[in-house]
Amino acid sequence: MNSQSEEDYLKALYHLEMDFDAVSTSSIAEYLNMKPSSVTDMLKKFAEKKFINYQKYKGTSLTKKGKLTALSIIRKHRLWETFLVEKLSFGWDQVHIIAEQLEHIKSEELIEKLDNFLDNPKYDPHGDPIPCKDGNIEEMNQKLLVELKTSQKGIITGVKKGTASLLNYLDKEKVKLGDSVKVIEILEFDGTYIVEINKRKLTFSEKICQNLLLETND
Amino acid sequence: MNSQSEEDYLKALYHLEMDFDAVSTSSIAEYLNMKPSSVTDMLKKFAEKKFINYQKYKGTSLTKKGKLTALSIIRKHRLWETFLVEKLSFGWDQVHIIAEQLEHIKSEELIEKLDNFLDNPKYDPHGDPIPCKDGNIEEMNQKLLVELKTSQKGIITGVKKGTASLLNYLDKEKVKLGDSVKVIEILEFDGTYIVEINKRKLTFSEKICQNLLLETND
DNA sequence: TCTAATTTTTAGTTTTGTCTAAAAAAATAT
DNA sequence: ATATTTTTTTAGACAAAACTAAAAATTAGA
Ligand SMILES: [Mn+2]
Ligand SMILES: [Mn+2]
Ligand SMILES: [Mn+2]
Ligand SMILES: [Mn+2]
Repeated sequence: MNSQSEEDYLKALYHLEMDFDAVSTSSIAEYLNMKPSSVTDMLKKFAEKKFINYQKYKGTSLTKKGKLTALSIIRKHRLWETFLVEKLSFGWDQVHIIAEQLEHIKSEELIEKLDNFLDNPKYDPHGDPIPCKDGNIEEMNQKLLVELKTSQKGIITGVKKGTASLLNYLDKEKVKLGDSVKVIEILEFDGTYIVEINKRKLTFSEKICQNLLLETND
Repeated sequence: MNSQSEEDYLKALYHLEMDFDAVSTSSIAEYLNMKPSSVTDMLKKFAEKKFINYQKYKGTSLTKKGKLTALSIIRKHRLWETFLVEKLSFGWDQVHIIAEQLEHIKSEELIEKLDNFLDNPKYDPHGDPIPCKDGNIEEMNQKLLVELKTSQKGIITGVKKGTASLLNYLDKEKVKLGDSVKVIEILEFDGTYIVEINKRKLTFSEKICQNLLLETND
């Protein structure tokens, strides 16, 4: 049985592996707000448990076993987030912290019943795909808003870093997943985007555009 | 913020205080499957935190603060149990172990929303009263089946020790909370009860009768 | 290429929560 | 009333998961 801490490390490894290819000790430490020396200790333990391929001073990568274990925790996290939003009417900006705890509850049956109760959702409240029981996960074909040029269109399908403050801001501006976006203008000076969403013109800073994920038809 | 372990100790103290008046170190140890020396350590910590009145070698009792903290965990436990039975269709014999974990999730808002989602239930699946937010809890007026004499009647409102094997057995015999019971005969030899429930005659061992709680009209 | 800076690992410490074994106190029995 | 048994506490050890400081390896710069 893996500890809470081990499970959080596994998720971190998985997420970091998505973005960068080889995962460094310091990147894990930064992600988890820990010191690199603590990470090294855990990496040794993970090597023992065959969760990672590890050689001193080289980076790490998850083994098949490690990846599957990580995906099962991510599955729980995203199902709980969905429960909190769909059934308990939490805002999408509130659920991550709570799911961070709920994901560690040990019970296969619980998660299968929860999945059922929620009608086997495909995506979590942030647009992220929910892995299925066997570890399969949809690869999404998304672009960042910042990659679009003037007059291009897309549909918002996710947020990259779902920080509460960003989610909150999107709520305030009534922007949600599924909304269509058209780029009206891109300011040369600071990369600000003027976009049209639901027939309203909105202004997004470059930083926001680096965090909005869209599905485009190209 | 109290640890998972501390929370389990507090609940143990609360439950033991219900049955016996002064709680001994060894009874806590037995209840939690720990060694008395470990309990002593925690009692010292609890004295520091003002959760208990503690004097070396004398027993312990919860302070107001300790009791309120215990009740808030019991509230969470019983609400989660209700959720698991009512919404996820778990059996009443399966939910205790899972709620033992869920009760430690930290979020005031979560538990209030859960309470709401469940329509503010008064009792958990085992018939135990759910404390309200402010720590108020209904005192139930119940008798054990073993206290009834021949021809007396009652309604099943709870189980004393809700061991899975007992709950399971009651399921098998189609006995549930709310059922009316009439004592037909008590065998002198071993204290076995012959009772009538839903027009069926059932035979309960003395041990079972020591665990069935009834509401009677006396 | 060789030195300097950065990253990673090692060594040793801390806290929490458990344990065993031994000492001390309290309860029980003769 | 005293001796024996039982309960409780103390003392010391251990594992997990974090830390700091120092050493070692790698990477980058001149
Ligand atoms: Mn977590
Ligand atoms: Mn999410
Ligand atoms: Mn618990
Ligand atoms: Mn219960």
